Amino acid sequence: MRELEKNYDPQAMEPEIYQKWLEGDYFHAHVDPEKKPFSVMMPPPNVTGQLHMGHALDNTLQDSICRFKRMQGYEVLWQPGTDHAAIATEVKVIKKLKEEGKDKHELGREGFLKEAWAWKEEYEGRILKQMHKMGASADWKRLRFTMDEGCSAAVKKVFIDLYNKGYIYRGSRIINWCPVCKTSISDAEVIHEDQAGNFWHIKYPIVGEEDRFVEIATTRPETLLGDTAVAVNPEDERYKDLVGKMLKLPLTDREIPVVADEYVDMEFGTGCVKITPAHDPNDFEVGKRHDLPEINIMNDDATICCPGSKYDGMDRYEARKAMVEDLEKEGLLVKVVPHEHNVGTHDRCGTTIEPMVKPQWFVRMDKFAEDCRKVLESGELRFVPENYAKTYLHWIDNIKDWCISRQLWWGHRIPAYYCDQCGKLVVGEEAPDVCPDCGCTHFTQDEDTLDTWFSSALWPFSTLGWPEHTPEFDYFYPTNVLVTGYDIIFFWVVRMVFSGVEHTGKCPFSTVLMHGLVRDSQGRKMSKSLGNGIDPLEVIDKYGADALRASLLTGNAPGNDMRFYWEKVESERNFANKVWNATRFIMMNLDKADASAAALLEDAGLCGTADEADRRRREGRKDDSVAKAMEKLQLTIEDKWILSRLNKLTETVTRNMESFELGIALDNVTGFIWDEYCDWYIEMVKPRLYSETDETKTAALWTLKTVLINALKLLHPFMPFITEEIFTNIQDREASIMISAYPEVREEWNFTEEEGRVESVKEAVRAIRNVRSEMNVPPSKKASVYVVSASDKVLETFGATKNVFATLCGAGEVFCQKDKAGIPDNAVSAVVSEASLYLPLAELVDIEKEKERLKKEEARLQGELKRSHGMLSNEKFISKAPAAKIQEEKDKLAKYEDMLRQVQERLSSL
RNA sequence: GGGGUCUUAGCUCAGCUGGGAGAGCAUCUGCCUUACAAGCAGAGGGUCAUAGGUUCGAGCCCUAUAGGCCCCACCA
Repeated sequence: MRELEKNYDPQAMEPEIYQKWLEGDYFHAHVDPEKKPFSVMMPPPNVTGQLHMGHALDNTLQDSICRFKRMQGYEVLWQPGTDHAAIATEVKVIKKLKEEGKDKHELGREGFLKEAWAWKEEYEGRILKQMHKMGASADWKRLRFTMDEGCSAAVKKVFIDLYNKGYIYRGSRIINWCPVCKTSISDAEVIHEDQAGNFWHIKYPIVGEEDRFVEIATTRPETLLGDTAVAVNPEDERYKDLVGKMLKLPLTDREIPVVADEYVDMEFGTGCVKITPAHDPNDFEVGKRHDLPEINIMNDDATICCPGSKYDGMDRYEARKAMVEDLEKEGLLVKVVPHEHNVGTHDRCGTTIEPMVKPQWFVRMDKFAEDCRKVLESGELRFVPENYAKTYLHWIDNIKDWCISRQLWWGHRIPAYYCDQCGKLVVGEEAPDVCPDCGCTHFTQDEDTLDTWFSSALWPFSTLGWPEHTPEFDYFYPTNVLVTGYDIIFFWVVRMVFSGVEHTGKCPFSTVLMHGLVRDSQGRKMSKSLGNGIDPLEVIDKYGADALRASLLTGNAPGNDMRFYWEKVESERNFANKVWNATRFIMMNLDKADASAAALLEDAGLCGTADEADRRRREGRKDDSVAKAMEKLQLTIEDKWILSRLNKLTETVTRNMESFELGIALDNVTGFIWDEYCDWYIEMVKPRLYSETDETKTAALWTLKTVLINALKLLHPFMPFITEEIFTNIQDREASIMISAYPEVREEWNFTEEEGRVESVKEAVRAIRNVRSEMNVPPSKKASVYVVSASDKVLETFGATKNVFATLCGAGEVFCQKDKAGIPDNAVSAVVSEASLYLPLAELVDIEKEKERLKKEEARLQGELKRSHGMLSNEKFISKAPAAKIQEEKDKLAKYEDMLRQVQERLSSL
């Protein structure tokens, strides 16, 4: 046994411990048919940067769950990996190249990809290091990357399958275009935000009718160049005669028709809408209905493309300004009205999206949306907390086809090939040798890559070797829990669900545990622009990974956002120190134990590895080592009390862990260790440990160690480092706490009777402490305490715990008796259930003050009695409330009546 | 416009199927007691947003109102 430093020093211990775990290969999951599998897929972090607090929370939740399950005897796979994050990475690499004076297009596809891979290697390395620092027990030997060989093969197969089944199609449709990233993006990647803008009212002259105009209102005047009609509502009396007539499109020499379409809201604006099919999703639909031409007026960088026009080549906003000026000159601008409207921006770069018509690849979503609904309704999938199921349903109710092609280089290239001669499209593993249509032998692969989420959607099975038939897939799939933030339900969760159902026939996980955002102390989102982000590594450097982890878990319910406070981390560090010092105390005393006790103490608290315990359970063998040890010990009331409390704790914590209430579970453990174990039990046990002759000393040491080790195990999933350090220090029989067996409720530790007795001692201790504090009795003053009770059982309890009681409340001698013999009249008193306590403090007592105190107590008890009487005299309560509830109330009434009698007796005698 | 969610102690938040309001931090008062001052003991502090309703009984269930937050959405 090593002697521990006075203060817990996480910085010194953590890296060493992590290294030990790696060397022990404890994180590696095996296919073991003898054991029950438990699998969790880590949401792969993007290789674009470093981890933030959100990752830290996500990671901690998963790690805690995995460690818990591993200790319960499951074969746990926590599958790690990283995501190529197509757009995000490509943008960053381009930026880096620019800084180095290089250009994406000059490098060419191959050269650029080489740079991107180098970037990936560097950042992936950083991310992994961070996760190691957090204590993540993921199976690093199975580390995957969304663009590695296996995942890429899965992507290719899925694309081809979906194409062959008709779920993937290529089409020219209106899509969201980012002029900065120069790629299409999916609807889910567009953020809608209200922006201040203008409504420009513009007159379109009617052809052939002098001085007659149609007035339209638009928020994007520059799109006028692409107008191919003006629409009015067919019911609109104002414009009925105009339908079918032609208008002269201002600033151009084109003429466009007036069409009638239901889409137009007569109440809004002027009731006339300019239709720009190529640059507005609604107009696109209207255009389809009326067979209008689509005129593309924009280049990929959002400059105007209108050859022959003076606006050609201008930026979209520059053109807007110029055109408004020109319209004004021509007298066609009616007015400009400030108008707040909704603008779509790209979630990655914030650029205003331009809707454009381009040939893209899409996934048909209607059938998959139904699949998503079915697994939820059948119970195959559930959300924790449940209300996120509504968010999920809401999304699938409003689903549209998914645009999956991206005009990027960093990503999975689409396995589609076009014949160089006739343009024939062939989808397949490789380019065909000969064109089936024209016999040409030259094919060119589609330039586009796939949306990053296309590959992440396959993550739960592509990482297990699918489409190959692997033992890992058979054993670990479908997975158990998916832990992720509510912000990516649409992006990721939904897509994994339908991909799993479609390709494997199973929902890829049975439970989705949602967590919220980690915000700053003022409740703001942590962001780079605000500069309010806190680096998890900084926190770890200051307070240790355990403290960070605990601070992220404690007091947080599933699905809720939380705020980050340094104070919270500090108090968790303090807790770690508390555990550390409790251990120090116990180890010091264990060292002093005599040789005869050594063997018993050696085994205290230990019951083998998780695997052994699991095997024992399956074979129906009971672990009787503890019962055998207990036979040799003289356990006292307080020993039995704490063992019984540990049993209750084990039950509660396990239940909370299983329902994913990690915050509550951690609170349970912390409360037990700090309050019940340290502040009560250790203090209770001190007189026995300090005594040379006490024959129950070994029992005390055994209980101290047993309870500590079990509590450490309950704490381990949350605070893995310190628990490991302590566990291996206090005993040298088991290699690591992380593979030890999780505590179980033990029949032989149920001591309900003793629990009750100790609770009454605690009540009395608190009462005495309270009185002493109120009466300003200095701690140095060791007054005697008289315990007066009519109950033999109570007297027996206090008799048996005299030393304990005296130590805890700073008493000199303790007398237990049935009457008030020998108690001075002016003694201070306190009434507890079934007993009165007296402190003779002659010279110190102020009778008036004492009376005042008792009056206060009297009033309190009278209040309780009034409430109790009220309930019990209520006929409806008596007739309708459950019998147990009524009895409970009756017992309380009797107890308070007795206490009130005692207080009043005391008052009258003063 | 649709949907969700929240409002509990000075602050941050727990409170599971309805049965005498909790924790941590902060504050105040004693203690450097031989594991720990990163600690110990004690105390103060809440009409559980408002108004109704259901119930023997509501922080919890229902309805409405006010305020906050979030998500979704094509009113030009």
